[in-house]
Amino acid sequence: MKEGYLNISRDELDLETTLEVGQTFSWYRLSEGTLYSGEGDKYFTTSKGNVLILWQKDDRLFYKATGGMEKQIEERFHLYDSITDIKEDLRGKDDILDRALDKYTGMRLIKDDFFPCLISYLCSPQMRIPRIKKMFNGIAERFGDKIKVGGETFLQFPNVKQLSKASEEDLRDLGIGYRAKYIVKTVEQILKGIVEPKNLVEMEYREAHNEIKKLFGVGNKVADCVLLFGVGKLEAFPVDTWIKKAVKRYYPEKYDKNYFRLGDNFRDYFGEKKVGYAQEYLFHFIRNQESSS
DNA sequence: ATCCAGGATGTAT
DNA sequence: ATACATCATGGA
Repeated sequence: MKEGYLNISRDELDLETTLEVGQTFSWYRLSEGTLYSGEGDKYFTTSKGNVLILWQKDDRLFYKATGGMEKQIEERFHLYDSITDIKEDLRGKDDILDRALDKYTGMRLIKDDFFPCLISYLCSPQMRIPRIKKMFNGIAERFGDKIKVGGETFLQFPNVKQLSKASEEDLRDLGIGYRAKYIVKTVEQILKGIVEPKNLVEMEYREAHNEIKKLFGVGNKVADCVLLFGVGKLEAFPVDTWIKKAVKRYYPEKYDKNYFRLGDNFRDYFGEKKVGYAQEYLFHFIRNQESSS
């Protein structure tokens, strides 16, 4: 495994917050007391059979990687944008977002591999985040590969072809419930080339949104989550139950029953390239506030 | 026991 | 375009 580090301050990246807000299901915390204990929390993800391990110490982001995955660090955390600059632009618009921005530092948008991101959010309707993780991990264990590096074993989420071997019943046995049909049909559609994930990157946000919704089980909210966290469309503004609650309470004048009118209100308000970041800070803020009050 | 969860689909208006 | 019931599963 190749080892090294990047110079980056905590204000620019806080791994723990970024990876544990609930935006990604593709990153795992390495269990303490194993091979890597004693140097703070480490996280890993896998992609195409390769492993990327990250941890922070002072103003350094350390990595261990196979297959050149260290080259993906910038893209996977949008490091070519300054989060402190983005937050500075967002500051001063209203009290609620200011409080959210102040409360969490270094929280960034994640950019995961498209396919695992898509499947994780196909599991998400009417589910709580811990259960989405269980479902996602169940699929990875049952249909994915195990990567062995240095005596440690890492889970690789299955690719499209591997997951196409999963029947609806297989998935229901993993506790996926009625969402099993979403996964089976969506995997079929991708296998047939009905939606080309690669093409989404080049499309404008709204076009990509309509395109990805061709997939069975992908509605407005899931579309926005996958576009934001798995494609990198910063214009996406996923409206879930938490955001809806926050909007009704703190931004009643911006509320709209129509999904896109509501989203457009916030794209206009926060800015097209910053609305995704604002969503993530608001989401974390309202969810944390609700559970601790 | 009853309710509800990072919603989407199918159907009717 | 909008309103409604229905959809599995498990934790509170």
